[in-house]
Amino acid sequence: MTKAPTASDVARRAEVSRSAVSLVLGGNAKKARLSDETQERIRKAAKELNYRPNAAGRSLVRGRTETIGLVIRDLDLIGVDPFLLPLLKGILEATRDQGYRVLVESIREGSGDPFGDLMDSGRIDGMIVENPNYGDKSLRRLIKSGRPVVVMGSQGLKEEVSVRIDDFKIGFVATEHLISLGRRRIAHIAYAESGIYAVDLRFRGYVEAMRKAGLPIEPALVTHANFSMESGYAAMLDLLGATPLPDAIFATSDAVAMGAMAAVQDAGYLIPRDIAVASVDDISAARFFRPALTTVTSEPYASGKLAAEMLIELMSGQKPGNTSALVDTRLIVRGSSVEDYSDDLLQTAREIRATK
Amino acid sequence: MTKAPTASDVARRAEVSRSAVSLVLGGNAKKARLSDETQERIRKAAKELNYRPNAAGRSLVRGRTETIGLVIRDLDLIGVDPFLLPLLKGILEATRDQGYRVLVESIREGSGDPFGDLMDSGRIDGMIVENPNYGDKSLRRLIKSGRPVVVMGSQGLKEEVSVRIDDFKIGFVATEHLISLGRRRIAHIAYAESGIYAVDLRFRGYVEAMRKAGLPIEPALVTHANFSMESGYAAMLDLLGATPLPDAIFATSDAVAMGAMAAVQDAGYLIPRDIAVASVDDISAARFFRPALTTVTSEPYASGKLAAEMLIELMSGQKPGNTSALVDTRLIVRGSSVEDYSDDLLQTAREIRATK
DNA sequence: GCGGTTTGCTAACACGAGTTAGCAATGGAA
DNA sequence: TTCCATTGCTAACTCGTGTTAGCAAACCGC
Repeated sequence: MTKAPTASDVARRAEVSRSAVSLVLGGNAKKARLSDETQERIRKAAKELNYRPNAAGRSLVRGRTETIGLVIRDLDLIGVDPFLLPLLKGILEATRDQGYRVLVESIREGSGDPFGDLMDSGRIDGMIVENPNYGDKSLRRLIKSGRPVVVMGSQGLKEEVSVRIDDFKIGFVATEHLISLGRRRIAHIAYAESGIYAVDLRFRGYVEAMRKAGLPIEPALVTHANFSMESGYAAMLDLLGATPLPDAIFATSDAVAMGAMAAVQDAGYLIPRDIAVASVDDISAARFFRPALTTVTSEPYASGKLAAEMLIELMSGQKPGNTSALVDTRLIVRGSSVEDYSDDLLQTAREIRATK
Repeated sequence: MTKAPTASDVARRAEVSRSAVSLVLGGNAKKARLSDETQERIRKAAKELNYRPNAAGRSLVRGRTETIGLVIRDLDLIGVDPFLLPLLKGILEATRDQGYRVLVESIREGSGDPFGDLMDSGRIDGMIVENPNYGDKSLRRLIKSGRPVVVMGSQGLKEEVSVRIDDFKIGFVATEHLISLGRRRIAHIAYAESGIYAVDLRFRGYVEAMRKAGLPIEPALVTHANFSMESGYAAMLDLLGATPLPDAIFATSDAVAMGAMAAVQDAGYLIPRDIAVASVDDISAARFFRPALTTVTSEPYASGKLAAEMLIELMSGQKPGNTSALVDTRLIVRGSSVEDYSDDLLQTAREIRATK
């Protein structure tokens, strides 16, 4: 349990001052006119001692921590929604390439000023906030203060820097797809926690598509779930109690849709013949359910990566070119809505095998 | 973009020394005999300025960062295996309760001493390593140095502190279950990256169960995938080329099994009639696949929580009572192996609805 | 040999906090 | 009055780093 060596230890070993060590290892040896021979001696000593500059010391004097925070609304969301995986991967990849670390935080609700606390704790230089509640006081104050924050989703503030997907379009496209298949009684499973911008927009997209097609919004066909598959199953049980039955479901996430599909099948109905299903995210399991899930990608990997890149730009001082990026979305039609779909799965599998 | 206030700012405002501020806010006012009136003044000033102690300054003098590292072998794993979600949740919950933060890192392979670099960077006080490669030089050195490391899995070192599941038993139990159903030609889909302790043990469990039943291990029935569903699909295509066909599959993770099941179904075979499937993890989707997936839980949530608790104990200086915790596992039989299974899903769903 | 430049290095300060030793003032006892 | 104890507070050190001003020696030109 030896303590980590410091720059002083290196200095002692190389028989120079501690300043010299900082200068050489910081790449400013030339400016300070240190002789090649001395530089070599310092580098050698550092390597022998396995010296690694202490982040706290460095962060103190530099005023930067080289770490960003990823704030996730709810710990329960972390536990269950696979949508977070590619998001996290995108963020980790982009930050790692730039030498940043990622601190994952969940916000405890209703406690003072959690966003400010995290931002000014001196642990991070900036943060990415995943789909926060719309109108969160603590977050809004932070954004207005001009600190480096990238919102995934939106708070509707002119000061904010955000990565959004067109959630209205998502709701509209998914619903319109179901309508185009001749479905009339289209149910919607939204999130129980309202107040999340993305979720509300998807609902509005659904409403607009229905209205455009001249279809009524039936309150009995609009229900709620949280982000878990279990809650999707439960919500579907409610919908299966409606008469007449819905002939299609638009669920607000793949996880919820998977729960709902299981409920439909357990009740003895066929997908898509009796009930067609469409949802949002394209998590990896969506292709492997049978029938495979028709879904609108929310491009979590690309979004995460983009958010991290924008944040890094922001932290470097410059306002990014566009303060609001809109990630493209795309409807992926699969067997849960169209009977005779055929996937590119076989092709993908062949490619995988080829690279083995 | 106002700068965060420091203890000096608070001191100035309260018209006291900076020391007094540290003493009061650090809870040592009594020891230093500061008058109640002064204490009040300091607390008021701190609140008015919205003062938050800087983590770097504090960590420097205290020698602790109040942050732990979670090291995940591979970024690609993060992107796709839902098994990580409950694990992450367990770790976040346990650490948050104790005032710790979590830094998520992936290790870049083959680069010097990545574990040592992270540990001695001054960013973290200890780390949890998720299923590292067996025999990793950098990690083993770190463990032997006695620093606070909890391994999920094992490196087989006497110095290590680990949270393990009985992977041999997992492999054995899953395979034995398939055998008990009368299956004889049981295939195994392992991980392509060998060298991971857990993975190798599962394979040995499989071998032992087969041996005990007097069944041969056929090389053509042992194949590999990585952690993705895609690779499970591809691996299954290989197995479907075997003659005669396997009549059961033991896959090393649910994600891989899901890919494999899709391939089986796409080829026109019925699960479990033609081919039974069992795997490991019990990710949330396992219950919602149809047929639902027979699996041995690896209890990722409990494991993560336990690992975090052990690490915190370790960081506080004391050696934990047991340096090697074994998380219990359990076979969950569902429709992918037994035709007429019935789940408690309906009951669960009713409970969810009841709490709404 | 003197003034000026260049070379090679270090002392000293700063960052923001926690902690200890000890100063000054007051109070009480002898 | 003198001595000691207590009260209320702060100066000064520490942690590990980055950076700047500047010291001493060597070198150059005349």
